[in-house]
Amino acid sequence: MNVSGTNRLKSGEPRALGRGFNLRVYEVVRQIPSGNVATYGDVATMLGSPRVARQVGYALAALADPTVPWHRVINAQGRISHRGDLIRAESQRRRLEAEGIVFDALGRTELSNSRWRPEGLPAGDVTGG
DNA sequence: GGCTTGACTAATG
DNA sequence: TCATTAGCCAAGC
Repeated sequence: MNVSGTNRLKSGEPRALGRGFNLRVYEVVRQIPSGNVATYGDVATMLGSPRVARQVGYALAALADPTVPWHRVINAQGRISHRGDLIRAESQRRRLEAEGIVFDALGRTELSNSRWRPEGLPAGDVTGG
């Protein structure tokens, strides 16, 4: 059937926070400077495990802190993930555009131009610069 | 302790 | 470019 559940969270509200991992995610995301974006994998890597990219997105989904620039986190395809909530994607895109991020007609952005590359990440492409 | 869910990623057709 | 498949990990009940 469909692995992408549609009405799994019957509660309607995000799962409670207060866990270590989630807090770690927020700390990393808050380090993303304005005008830059990072992928879930990047944030996960900062946490020490690039495998937890899912948890990164999941943590942001349950985010309840306006001080966290969750909108600066997008997927590796340079696209915004909304998982059904267009409102969320719209708001995210608006915020990014306000910071200088440019989106393509397909709703994608050039990570190579605005991707956040902290000293922690093993940056590989620095051609052009 | 085990099962289910999930804002992901990479590879393939 | 989109859809499908497989993998990894954490949170919640």
